Amino acid sequence: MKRTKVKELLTGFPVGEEVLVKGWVRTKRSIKEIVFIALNDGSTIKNIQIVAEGVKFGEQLLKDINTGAAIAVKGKLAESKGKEQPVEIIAEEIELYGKADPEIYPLQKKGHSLEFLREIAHLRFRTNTFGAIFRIRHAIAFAIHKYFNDKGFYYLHTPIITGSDCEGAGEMFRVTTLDFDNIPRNQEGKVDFSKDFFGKETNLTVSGQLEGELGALALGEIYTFGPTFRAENSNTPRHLAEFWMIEPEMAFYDINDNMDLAEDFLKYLTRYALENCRDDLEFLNNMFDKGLIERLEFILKNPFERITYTNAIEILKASGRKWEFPVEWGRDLQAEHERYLVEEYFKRPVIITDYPKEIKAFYMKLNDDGKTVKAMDVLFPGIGEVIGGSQREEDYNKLLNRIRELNMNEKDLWWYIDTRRFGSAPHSGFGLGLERFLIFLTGMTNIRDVIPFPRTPRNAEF
RNA sequence: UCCUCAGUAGCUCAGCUGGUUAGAGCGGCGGACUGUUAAUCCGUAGGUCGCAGGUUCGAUCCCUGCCUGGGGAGCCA
Repeated sequence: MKRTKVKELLTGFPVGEEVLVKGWVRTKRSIKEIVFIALNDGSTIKNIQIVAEGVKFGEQLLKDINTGAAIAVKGKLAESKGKEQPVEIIAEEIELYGKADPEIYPLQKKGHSLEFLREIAHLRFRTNTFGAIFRIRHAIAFAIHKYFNDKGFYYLHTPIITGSDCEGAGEMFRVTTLDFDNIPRNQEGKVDFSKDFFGKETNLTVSGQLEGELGALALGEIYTFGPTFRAENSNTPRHLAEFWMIEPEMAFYDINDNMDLAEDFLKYLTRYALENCRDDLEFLNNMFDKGLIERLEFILKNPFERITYTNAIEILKASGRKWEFPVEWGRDLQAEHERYLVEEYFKRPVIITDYPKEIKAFYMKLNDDGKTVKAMDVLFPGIGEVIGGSQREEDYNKLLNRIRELNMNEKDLWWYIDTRRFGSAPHSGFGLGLERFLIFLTGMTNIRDVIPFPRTPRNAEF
């Protein structure tokens, strides 16, 4: 007999039919000779209620069906006599796949702290909260591909192992097969990477952007979507050593086209979640963050505020606030400044553009003023920078000048610079941190709770 | 990496201004209950008070170091 998923049973499945369900027990309650089991199979946050009359089953079997146990139930779908659910299954056969000894199984019927669940990350999938979060994460990953595919963008697989560490996005993780007990050295006594697997120093990527640009300058519009790695010793609720990033790169887009795409993209994903993850969002809204759904809907209805960096500095100076970090043209905006702009002054997402070139990356296009670059940061309430992007410098000489000004190793970047020698064209792109965005979408406050297996300093347990 | 708070039962926490037998709720276990909904009611077991030193007649409590976790900052996405 074919298994039916709980989600299907709860959405208009014909009552009276014989069905087979398989899943994990969430709770069991018994009244004299009747046992009620709430069964979840991951297909939805909702459980199906199993009604088992004691006389039909062995006492030991019913005793072994505890929170966490995996079972299969064959029975008839019936209208429920209880008030909390429309239908239930009157059990005729129950098969126990795997017991979960209640004396030691760590998950209880009652709620647990997110901190505790992080310590048992191998089991937290079985909770309502993490079921909801990872269903939403899946839906968003799918929506990202759908959005770009529908717009004619190509999914470009940029390398995980990279030979350049010039991007400057952060400390990198080294990739090597050298024997640590017998490291080859050259005449100067330095490590001889020519003996390493790739014949040169290699690292895990911090961004697929530079490679993405190569694709965009031929395929037109591409996006990357994959893991990226930062070896920064960042211990905050917003940083991971391994996180997933989406980086679209578009030929013939200027900074305004870039902003339009970023805003449309974020709204599309938000709308997709509201339309496709309603049950899960409502659960998170009720349990963690009563304003969650309202906030998501607010994002959809209102345009993002767009201001220049120079304008932002003026607003911050005029605020009359005392800042821990000084507000001064040329200095980067600090968390307190961004929060003021987003959460107090505009009370909506803000895109800040045209930053001083000194505080932005080498590849950003220089403005005519010679002082600022066509950069854009999208700031969201609660999480700060969710997107960073720019129009790229397509002028060969200007790009080379900037690389030399910054004393970067132009040899390592020869292939990137080369694209500005042949058929260079205006182009733009941005990077979205998936987990940062999921913090916003789910109302979670710690990034470790929106990725199945968080990688942070001194923690790679699961 | 810096600042700050915390670590007591399986979980969430209270308590001890240094003193003999360490508390609650939930969860677990046993029982009651003919439709429960985080069921309810009665009973019951369960603790090297994060780890290592130090001070002291005596430390879970005070001091030092370390570990782990939370929050904030920096770096960033």
